[in-house]
Amino acid sequence: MTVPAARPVRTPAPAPGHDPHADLRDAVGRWFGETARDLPWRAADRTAWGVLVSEVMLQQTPVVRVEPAWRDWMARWPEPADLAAAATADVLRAWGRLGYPRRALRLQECARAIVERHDGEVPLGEEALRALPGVGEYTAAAVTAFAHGRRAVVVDTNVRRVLARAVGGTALPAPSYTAAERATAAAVAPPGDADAVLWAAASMELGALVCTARAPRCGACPVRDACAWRRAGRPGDEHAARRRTQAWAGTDRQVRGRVMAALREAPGPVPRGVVAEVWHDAAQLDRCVASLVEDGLVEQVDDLYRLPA
DNA sequence: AATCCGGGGTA
DNA sequence: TACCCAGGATT
Repeated sequence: MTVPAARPVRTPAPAPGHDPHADLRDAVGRWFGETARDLPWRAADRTAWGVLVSEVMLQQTPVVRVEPAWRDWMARWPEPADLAAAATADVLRAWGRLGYPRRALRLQECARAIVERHDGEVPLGEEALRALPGVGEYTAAAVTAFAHGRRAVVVDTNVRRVLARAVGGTALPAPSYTAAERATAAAVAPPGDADAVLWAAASMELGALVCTARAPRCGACPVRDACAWRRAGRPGDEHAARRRTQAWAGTDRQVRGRVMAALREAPGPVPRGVVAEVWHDAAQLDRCVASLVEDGLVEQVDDLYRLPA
């Protein structure tokens, strides 16, 4: 574990005009130093590529499901050039059931872009990172902080929730990421590289382990006495009426998932008749297979379907 | 800003 | 059942 150690407690009294978020950061940083999970992409021997792979896998997939897949993946393709040279079918099978398999496709495209544009090394700087396939605002900031050790404002769903509660006093952040949230996050992030990296990791960890969405463990929170939401009596979610959970049963996403599962598990090309067995609605199935072909996740050769070579 | 895109664990 | 998860791309 080589996450930066917590800063020493601030001994001098805060001067007038001091950073109003310093106490929050210090408390969360100390807590992180004591309770951080020992995740492999945080290990001393981690690589920038390993960090990038972990961040892509963690896009909408929980840590407990990513960890074993990440270990297998990194053992098989330890460097970008290795993944760039792999067969896409093998990449999609290794991705397994992590979900959103387009991420696996983009991760391989990302590896190829790193080889072609950056000599096989994960580039420095959020602008260069964001130009890579599958890398957005969050992932570029996370790689900058956790792989390169440079200051970045890292805001994921955990950090949004921590800031909404501790600073904003609301139960949950707004459904979509707002400019006001981005400004708050930038103001809370400390100026120095090491401090910013620690705050990024610690605030994410607090949201994942204590300041959780469903049943926050306020009794175990290092900032419970300063939390604006708790001080306000933990009011309910003001955006509850606008939140809608995505349907699953019967959606194209479910059908696509079934088709991909069938192709992953098959050793070779699958006849149309076998694909037809995964879903009862032929029209919907055809539409979904066509969209998978369009996405580059499936290839069709005559009456056979297979994962891309 | 709204939608689409997987899958599984949990209350 | 509903909700949630280290989001990104497209419209």
